[in-house]
Amino acid sequence: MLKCMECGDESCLKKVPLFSSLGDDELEKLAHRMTFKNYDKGQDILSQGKAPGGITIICRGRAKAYRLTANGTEKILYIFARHDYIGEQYLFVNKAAAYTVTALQNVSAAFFSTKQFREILNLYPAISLRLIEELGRRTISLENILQTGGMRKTEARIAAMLSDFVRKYGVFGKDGIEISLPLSREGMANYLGMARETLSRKLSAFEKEGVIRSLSNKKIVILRPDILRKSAEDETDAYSR
Amino acid sequence: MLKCMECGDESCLKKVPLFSSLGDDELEKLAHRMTFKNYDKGQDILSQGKAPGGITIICRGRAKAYRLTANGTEKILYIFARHDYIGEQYLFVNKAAAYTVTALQNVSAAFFSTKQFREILNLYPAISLRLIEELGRRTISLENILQTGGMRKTEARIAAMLSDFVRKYGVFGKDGIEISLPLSREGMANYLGMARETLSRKLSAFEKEGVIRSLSNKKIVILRPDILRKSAEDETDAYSR
DNA sequence: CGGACCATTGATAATTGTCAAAATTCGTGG
DNA sequence: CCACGAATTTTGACAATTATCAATGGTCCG
Repeated sequence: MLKCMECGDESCLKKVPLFSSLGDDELEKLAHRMTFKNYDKGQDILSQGKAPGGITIICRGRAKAYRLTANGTEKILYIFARHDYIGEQYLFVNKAAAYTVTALQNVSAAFFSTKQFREILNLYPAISLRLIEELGRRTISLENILQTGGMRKTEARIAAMLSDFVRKYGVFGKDGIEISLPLSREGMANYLGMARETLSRKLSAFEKEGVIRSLSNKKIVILRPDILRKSAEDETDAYSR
Repeated sequence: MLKCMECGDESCLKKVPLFSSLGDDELEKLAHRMTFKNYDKGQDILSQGKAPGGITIICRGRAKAYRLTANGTEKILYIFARHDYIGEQYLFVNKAAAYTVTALQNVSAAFFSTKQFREILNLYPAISLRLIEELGRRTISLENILQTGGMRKTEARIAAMLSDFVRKYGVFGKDGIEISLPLSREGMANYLGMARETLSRKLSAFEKEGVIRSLSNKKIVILRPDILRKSAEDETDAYSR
C-alpha cells in the first residue's frame, strides 16, 4: 500500500492534481523516483539566484515566496500550502529562481530532480498534458492576482486577499469562517504592497463595520464573506466612506 | 517552400519558439492544421467570458488584453506582439477567457483550434515539452510583472514599463532608442494602474531630467536607458526628488 | 483649416506613507 | 497559571504622494 511516511497521509501524492490520473501501481513507481525532504520553520526551500534543480511538492506546512527589493524589504509573491508545486516553471527553463521560498512552519515535501521528473514525463506522457494543464491554471491564477494587485483601492485588494484566504484556509466556526493567517500583518502588507499601518487601519475599519473580527494576531473570523467578496469585485468600493 | 501568404514572411511559423525545433517538412504538415485569420484595428481576437477555443499566434500587428472593471474602466494586462501566443493557457483548461484581446493595429494571426492543436501534440510529442517550457517562461514573466506592479513608487513602475518597451519595440535612432508606443497615455496609465494625469506628470519629469524625449503622442526616444533601468530596479528611486 | 480627440498643467481633495508613542499579543520561564 | 520582557500591532499626527476636476494646449486626420 502506498503510504507517505513523512506526512502520515495515505496516498498523499494521489491528491496532487498532477498525479490524480495515475493508478496506485503507477504512483508506486513514482515514489521510487523522488525524495522526501523536511524543512524546519524558517529554512529555505528555494533560494533567489540559485537554480531550483527540480520540482518540490508540499505535503505538509506552508511557505512564503518572496523577493528582496533594493531597499531591503521583501515583496511576497505567493503563499504555498499543501499540494502546491514549487519550481515547476523552471523544469525546462534553465534559469536561476527569481525568488526565495522559506518555510513558515515545519514543512514536509516530495522532491523530484529535473532529471527524475523528465524520466517520469517520458514514462507517462499523460503527465505532460497534465502539467500543461496545471501550468495553464497557474498562468490564469497569476493573471487574476495581477488584476487584483492592480486595483487602486486598498480596501479592494485587502478584501481580495481575505477572500482568497477564505477559500484556501477557511474553516467554519460558530460565528463565521475562521482563518488561521499564514502571515503576520507585516507579511500581509508586503504581499499587498502597502504599509503595515495602512493594512492595520483598514482591518480595524472592517472590524468596526462588522465584516471581520480579529481573535489574535494569527487568527481572524470572517463574519460577512459576502460583503468582502463584493468589495473585492468592485473597484468602486461600496462599503467605505 | 513554406511561405506565409498572410504576413508575407518566409517561414514565419519557424520563428515561433514553440515550433523552432521542427524541420521544414514538419512545418508544412503544421500548416495544414491551422487557419489564417485577419483582424482589423479595433476588432476583438478574444472575448472576455467566451472560451478561446484554440491558440492564436500573432504574425503581424499588436493587440491589447484587458478586463473591464466594475466602474467601466479597462485594466490592461498584456500587450501582444509578433510571435506571441494568445489563449495557450486554456488549451487543457476549459474555462471562459478572463479578458478581451483587441487588435491595436491590423493583425494577421495563425489559429489552431484546441482539437487541431491536440492532434499536433500527439503527432509531435516534442512540442509538448516545448509548450511546457513556454508556459514556464510565461509564468516567470508574469511573476516579474507581478513584482514590478507591486512596486510602490510610480516612477519605478513607469521606468519598468519603458524598459520593457525598449526590449520589445526599441529601435536605435540617432539620439537614442526610439519606441513606437503601443498604447496611448490613457492606455499606459491603465496598464500601470494609475491616473492618466499622474503618468503625464512623471513623463514630463523624466523629460526635464533628460531621460526621455517625447516626439509625438505615439513615439518617444529613450535618451538614457541606463537611468531608466536603474530607477526600475530600485524601490528607493534615486532619480526623483 | 477645423474639429475631435488626446495630452498637459494647475489647484485642490483624498489617500497613503512615515515617524513616534501607546497598547496588545506572544513566548518563556518561574 | 501567571508574570514579564520582547516583539508585534495599533493608533495618532503629520508629510508626501496621488487622484480628481477643470481649463488649456497639442496632435491627428479628414
